[in-house]
Amino acid sequence: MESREIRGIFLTFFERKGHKRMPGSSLIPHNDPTLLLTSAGMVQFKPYFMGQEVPPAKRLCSCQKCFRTSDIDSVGDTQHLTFFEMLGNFSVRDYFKKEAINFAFELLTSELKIPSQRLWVTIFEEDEESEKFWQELGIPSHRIIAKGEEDNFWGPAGSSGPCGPCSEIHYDFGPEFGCGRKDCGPGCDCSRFSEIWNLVFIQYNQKGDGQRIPLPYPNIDTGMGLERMAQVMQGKRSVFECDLFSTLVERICEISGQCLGERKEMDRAIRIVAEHGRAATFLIADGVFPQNTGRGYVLRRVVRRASVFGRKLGFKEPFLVEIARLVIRDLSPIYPELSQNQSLIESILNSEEEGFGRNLATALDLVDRTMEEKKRGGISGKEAFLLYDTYGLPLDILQEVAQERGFEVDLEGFNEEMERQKQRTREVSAPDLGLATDKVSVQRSTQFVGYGNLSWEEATIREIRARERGGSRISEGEEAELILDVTPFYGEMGGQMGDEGEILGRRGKFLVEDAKRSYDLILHQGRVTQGSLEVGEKVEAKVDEGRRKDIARNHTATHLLQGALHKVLGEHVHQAGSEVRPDHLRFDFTHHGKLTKELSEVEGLVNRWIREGLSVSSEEDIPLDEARSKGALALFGEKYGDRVRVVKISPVSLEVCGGTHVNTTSELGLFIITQESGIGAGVRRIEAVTGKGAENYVQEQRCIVQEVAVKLGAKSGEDILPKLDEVLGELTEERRHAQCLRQGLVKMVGERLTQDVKVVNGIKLVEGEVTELNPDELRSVGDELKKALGSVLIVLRTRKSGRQNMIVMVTPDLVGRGLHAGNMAREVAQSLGGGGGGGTELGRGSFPSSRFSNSKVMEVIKNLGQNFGD
RNA sequence: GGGGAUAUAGCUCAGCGGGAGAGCGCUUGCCUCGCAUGCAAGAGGUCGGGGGUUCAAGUCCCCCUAUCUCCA
Repeated sequence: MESREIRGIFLTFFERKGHKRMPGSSLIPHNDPTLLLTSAGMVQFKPYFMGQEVPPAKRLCSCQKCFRTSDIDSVGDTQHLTFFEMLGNFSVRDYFKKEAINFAFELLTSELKIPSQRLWVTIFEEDEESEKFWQELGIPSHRIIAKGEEDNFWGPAGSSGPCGPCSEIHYDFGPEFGCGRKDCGPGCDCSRFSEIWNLVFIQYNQKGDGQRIPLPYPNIDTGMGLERMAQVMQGKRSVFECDLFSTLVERICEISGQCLGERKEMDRAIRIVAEHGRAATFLIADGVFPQNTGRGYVLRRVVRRASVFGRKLGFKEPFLVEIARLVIRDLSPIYPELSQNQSLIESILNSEEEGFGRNLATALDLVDRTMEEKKRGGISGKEAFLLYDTYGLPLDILQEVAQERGFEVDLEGFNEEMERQKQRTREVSAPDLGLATDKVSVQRSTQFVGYGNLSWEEATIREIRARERGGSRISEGEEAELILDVTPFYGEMGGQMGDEGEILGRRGKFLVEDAKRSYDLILHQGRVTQGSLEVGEKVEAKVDEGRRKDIARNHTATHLLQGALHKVLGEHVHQAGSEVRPDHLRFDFTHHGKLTKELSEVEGLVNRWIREGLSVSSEEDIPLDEARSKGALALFGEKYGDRVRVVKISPVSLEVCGGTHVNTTSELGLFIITQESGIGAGVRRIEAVTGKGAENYVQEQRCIVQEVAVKLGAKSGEDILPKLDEVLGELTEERRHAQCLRQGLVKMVGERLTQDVKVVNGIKLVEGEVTELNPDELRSVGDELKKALGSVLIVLRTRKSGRQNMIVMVTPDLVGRGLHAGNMAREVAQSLGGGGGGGTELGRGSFPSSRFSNSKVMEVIKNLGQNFGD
């Protein structure tokens, strides 16, 4: 039975049992900051289980793509996968244990025709109910195994969420596949048993601090691994032999010339390449980019691991596209995002593999040098860890290379270093979760009325948080945070800056310099500029209108920008942060490679939409689910409530957004991109201006152009470039000319100085100040003199910003007689209040011009000459 | 979020307190019927940016930026 049929049978079976078939969701969990990747079928249903959202039906089923980071290092055996498909049936406050167990049993035995003797089950030790239901279906007690919390208590996915006891169904391939040990059973390492289905009975909600609270109504969450089921149904010994993997494995064998089942090491490599290649393909298709943090890092690790084992198979060039193409071909009918992103997948895989190759080359170079130094022996744990940690050299490869040269790697030391690194991270990142929920203020929230109003006359001061002292009253000059019951002030959120403005009381005026958000409160930060204000007082809150409108223009512009980027660059563009200020905006997004021509295309598109005067509308209090199903863009990592606000610029943009916007796009006037840059692998930043900001920008640019034109003596803007070329050409020529002249000057000075040789203690000495040369040129003159005089001591000086710079040069024969240029430079300079030093043949020093004394210089030279001379 | 590393010629990198270098590439000339190649000469550098220490910083220290890498 093919995997395709298993999917079909599963989903139609549960549809017949009254379940609504739901589409699988992206590997990137939406609106769930506790999760890195979708790791189970229930992830998208979490809000239903927690009672935060109303499900479309009480009974649901789905086929969900999943990724489990924790299994990366186990991949390579016959069972483990990072990426897999999970078939699941779910009950939201509907049926519970009995039905869940009965459905599973019926599907397995009646639909898939698995003999019930092949089935073993495990249950949570305190869960007697489940045991009873299984017994009623005829499973004998010896095939019902009770296990503890570690094995049979599921969840939560992430640090908090729904969880509960579970019951696993295992398939028994038969004792001939087993290890034969007495205690062999479900969960044993050997390949006799395979866990094919896990039924989770969700009874609790676990909080961030580990506390479990019983849910008012229990739920059912089950997951059947498609790959394992295919293995069972196709009678294969490993998941890699089922139809989902066989084409991949065959292709790998074909291009590597290896064969599955010949050598254990090669088998492992083949499986890893197949698995990771497939996983990476799916990750990229869902918009994950290689990066050194988060999901991007998971992708990178998977690609690199595949690369490492690909090398074992003899691959030198990037090869993962070969796998990706097959995955895309075979699975696009079910996962259309694969073919939609084919070119992106291929280019990312290739560039990532190439990058890794380069990386490996430099690291291996370093290994060579390390071993070269030692000649023989071992590589210490510290060294191995450095190579791994800093240069990204996988341990496998290091061991391999070391072994070839008879070196050993200290694994124990390596692990110690690794443990230390983990410890460091733990210490830093531990006190993080859980705090937020504890601190939630008991106070009521501030009502925000700023979407439609820029001032509010009937607000009441509810609380005053002064910096210096608590109190119910503040007066002129004091800084404080004001909390009102109602406010038109927008508190900083979603990248949009807080509003400024003023709050007017009967006896005083408060200048709002910023507005921030703390949970559901809006804090007005600022100071009293006149009189005093007190808690309970009725006040008028007035937002700075001009500033708010500037911000609104820029915020609407970010939505248009995102729409344009989608259109021009493709659907892989995801927002990765933004900042909306009155004077400009910043928008970060995922994209590979620099934007060049596309930039003006994007700018042009946004401006076209501005000219078209598209209307901007918003709808509040929409269920998040509904918004998402309409295709509204939402930002990952951002916490949204159950009900959200959606901003629509028909027909180009639909986004979940709480910000303030203009009414029609024509209000933006003009949109200009001022900068495009990269802020990390795969993430780019665009900065832009609109409205007044754009006007200012254009004016500034024009001023610059005009000024440049005037300074260049060009008549108009168009004349600038030819004129500039002309000037630059002249400049190069003049520079060359000047250099020639200086060289001539050096020669002349050299000749002059050869006429001025003193003899001290039998040594030829050229000494003096050369005002027309700079310090660098002194050296050139020195070289000339050495050439001309053969054996000579040179001490030359020149002035530079209040100091005398000096060089001392000694020809090799005099060095042989004990003269040392550096020491002499130091002696001379020190005697004149400066310092110096250098080598035997060349020394430098400097001292304040004012301290110069010719007799002192000569004295030092003579003294040294006496000591070292003949 | 935290740790480590790197930034020098178009490319790959060496140098690590006292005169900016190598290999490849490029230009020109020569050897050769011609090509692969060989020989010779030459062009090409804000030594990532900013501070500090020093008589003197590509080199040491601090900050910033970018890239790489590991942990979470």
